[in-house]
Amino acid sequence: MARVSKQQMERNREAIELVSSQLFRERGLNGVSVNDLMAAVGLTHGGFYGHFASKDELAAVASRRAVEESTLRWENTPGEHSLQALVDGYLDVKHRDCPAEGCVVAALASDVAREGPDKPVHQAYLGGVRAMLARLEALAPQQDRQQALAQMAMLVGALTLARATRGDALSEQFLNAAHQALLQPQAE
Amino acid sequence: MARVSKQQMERNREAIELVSSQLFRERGLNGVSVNDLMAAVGLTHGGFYGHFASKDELAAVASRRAVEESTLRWENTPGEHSLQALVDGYLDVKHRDCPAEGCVVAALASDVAREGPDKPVHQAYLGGVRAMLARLEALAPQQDRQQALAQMAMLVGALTLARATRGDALSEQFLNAAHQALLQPQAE
DNA sequence: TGTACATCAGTGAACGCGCGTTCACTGATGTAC
DNA sequence: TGTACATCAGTGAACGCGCGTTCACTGATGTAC
Repeated sequence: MARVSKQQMERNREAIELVSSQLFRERGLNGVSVNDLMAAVGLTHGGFYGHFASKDELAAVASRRAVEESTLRWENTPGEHSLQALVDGYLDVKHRDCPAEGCVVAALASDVAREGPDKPVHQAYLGGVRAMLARLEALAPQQDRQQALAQMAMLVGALTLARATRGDALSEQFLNAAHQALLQPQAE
Repeated sequence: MARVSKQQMERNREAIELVSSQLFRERGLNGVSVNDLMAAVGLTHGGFYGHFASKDELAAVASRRAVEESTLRWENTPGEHSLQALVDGYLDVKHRDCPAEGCVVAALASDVAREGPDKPVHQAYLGGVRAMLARLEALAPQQDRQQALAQMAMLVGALTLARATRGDALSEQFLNAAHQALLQPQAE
């Protein structure tokens, strides 16, 4: 195999972005090599640099893509625009077990915190945080930003802790307790 | 330099554990090499395996140590056993900026989630989660476990998000919003 | 429409580098007399 | 207490390996006539 058509090249680039956006969420930015990514798409590593300037650039592109996908999915399900639906989906065992298709904000938080502030992934990540926050804010009574920030912290924290304690009873307990606290804040 | 006294050897081992417990929290389990650790202590990498069977084993020992330190610090400040004091310290800018001396549960959550379930660091991490949860539970009215789980999720989530968004105004906003939500849950 | 040729997407060997781990060696420590 | 010697903590070269990135090459694509 050597040169491919422009259409095929575009399809290859799409595939690299798609698989990266999933593998980065699943294994972290440093848990996937360029070789892994290209192999997952059925190509060899050398061709990578015909598509992207560096792995860092791809990390930013793939993160932006994950945010866009999430936004599209949200906008395409207007019937489920309620705090209940959002929290149900976010704190579900399925979401805990499938980070590859899940929230990029939760998946990459530590990686982004440890990367240098100059790395291109930072801007993409911030965009994801703002998008998630905007959804919560729109759903809050009087669009209470303070409440949205706190709700987001609890969502991300519960998911992160549930993933880190998977296999122990605590894992589901974090999901359930946060679920209850978010949906019945005034319960006695 | 070659053989050292038994006392010195014990001091060296202590130093490796101490510096590891800090560097692992700061840079993650895969962000620090055996060479980094030994150099930080003033030794060369080869001697490492006279103290520990593997880097994985050290990760577990260092995590356990971080939990123990935190427990000792907590028990030595009985005057500050209030939810207010705990939350004040946890959601402080200082804690956000110094993960090396901070909460190991927040620092290593992603690393532990991505490591295989057989890795020895898992048990140590679970111990940290249980210790932090126990503190919150003891402080909650009627020792409400559900509330402690939800509070812990919000603490860890806010700190994680604040670290990932450092440099942006959102960072302090996460800390402040979670702080307020945890200490004034019934506020209008 | 058919042919000749320039372009360039993808290949795979190679680069320098750092990783976790091993091991022959050194020389101060600790011990037996 | 002093001497002779065995022990063994730490050294540093070396192991195989995988990383991100580069580059000469290939041969199908795309184009000019």
